[in-house]
Amino acid sequence: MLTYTEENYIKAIYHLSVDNKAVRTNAISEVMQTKPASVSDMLKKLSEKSYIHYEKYQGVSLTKKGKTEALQVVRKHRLWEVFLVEKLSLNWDEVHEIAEQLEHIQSKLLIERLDSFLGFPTSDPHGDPIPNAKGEIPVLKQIPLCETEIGMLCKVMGMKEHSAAFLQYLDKLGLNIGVSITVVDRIVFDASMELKVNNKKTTVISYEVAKNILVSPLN
Amino acid sequence: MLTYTEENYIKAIYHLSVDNKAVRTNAISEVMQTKPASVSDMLKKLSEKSYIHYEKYQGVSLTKKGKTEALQVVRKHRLWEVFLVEKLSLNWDEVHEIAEQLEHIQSKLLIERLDSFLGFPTSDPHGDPIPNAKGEIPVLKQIPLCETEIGMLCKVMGMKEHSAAFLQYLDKLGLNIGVSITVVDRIVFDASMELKVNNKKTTVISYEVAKNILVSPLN
DNA sequence: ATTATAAACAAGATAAACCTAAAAATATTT
DNA sequence: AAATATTTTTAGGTTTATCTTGTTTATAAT
Repeated sequence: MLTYTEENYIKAIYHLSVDNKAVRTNAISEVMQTKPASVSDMLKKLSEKSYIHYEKYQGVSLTKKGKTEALQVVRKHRLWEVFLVEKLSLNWDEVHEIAEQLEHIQSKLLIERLDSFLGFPTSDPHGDPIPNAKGEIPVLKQIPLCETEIGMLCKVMGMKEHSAAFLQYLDKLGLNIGVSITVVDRIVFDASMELKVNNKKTTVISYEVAKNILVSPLN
Repeated sequence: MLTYTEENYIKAIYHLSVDNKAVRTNAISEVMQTKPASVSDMLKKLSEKSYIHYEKYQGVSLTKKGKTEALQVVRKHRLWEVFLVEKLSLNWDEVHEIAEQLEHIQSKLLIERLDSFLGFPTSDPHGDPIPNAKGEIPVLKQIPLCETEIGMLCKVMGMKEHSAAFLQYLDKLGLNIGVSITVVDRIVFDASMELKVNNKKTTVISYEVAKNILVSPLN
């Protein structure tokens, strides 16, 4: 069984493994806010427990076992974020820290039930995909709102920008996650967009804003 | 700030402080599954941080500060238990271990919102009172079902007995927490009781069973 | 007063996660 | 290719938290 910190290392390695390239020690040390020497220590430990492939000086990658672990932590993190935002009405910028703690709670049953309680969500409040119980990552057909066509009906899945100012602005417009949007018009002059939110309120947003809203086309 | 283990010690001391009597080192060591010498160590530490009153060889009691901490942990534990049972449909015998982990999550905001999400419950699935945010313990007017009068309307608050067999039996009868009960009749012969559950199904239960169901009279 | 029990102390073990400083391997520049 | 720079590892600690055994001291019971 992994310790709290080991889980965080594995998670960090997972997030740093973008394009199959081995993850460097320094990169990990930066994310984990420790010295590279400490990372080396931990890598040796994780390698002995066979969570990672480790060749000295060559960086590391997750083993199958390690990836499974990482995906479970990510899954838990994102499910809890959904819970915090959708059920407890916390703001997106408040949930990360709490989810960092909750992701380490050990109970398979708990997570199964939480998943079901939340309606088996496929993405978290930031628009990131939630791995399923088997560790499979759903392919989300999300696009930035600015890339939609006129007349399109879609659902808000998440945001690219997470600053408080941006989120508060969206809140004022009623552009929250799960809300449905119809693209009414596009103003050619400045590429701003006219939207119908939840089939009711009509709003205009700038191209810059539309670029940062992730939507999923409905049918 | 308290560590995970310190919180557990404080909680243990709280639970052992039944009648204002000082809690003895050996009692704590038994609950915490450690040697008395380890307890002495911890007591010294907790005393220095002024969470407990500690006179050598005289046992300990919580200071105001310590009691506040303990009550917060208890509050969190019980709120999470309500969540697990009522929202995630876990069984009572499955929730304790999970709540033992969840009670250590640090976030005031989270607990406030959880409390509100659950409708500010005053007791947990076992019938134990939930301290409020200020650490005040609500006085529950709970009585065993066997002490009710004919015609009384009441609500199931918790159980005294927590064995799987008992809980499964109650489940079959629909006698779950939150359910309303009308006392239809009492059979004098064996003191068994006839009940109407949720104003629908009528059931008969033995005196022994009624003794282990805690109810709160409605008006 | 003697004995038994309980608790405390002393000294140290263990484990997890760090650190600094120096050495070694790899990468980059000339 | 050699020299230099960068990255990573190793070696040898430190810190913190918690627990242990063995011994001594205090309190309680006979």
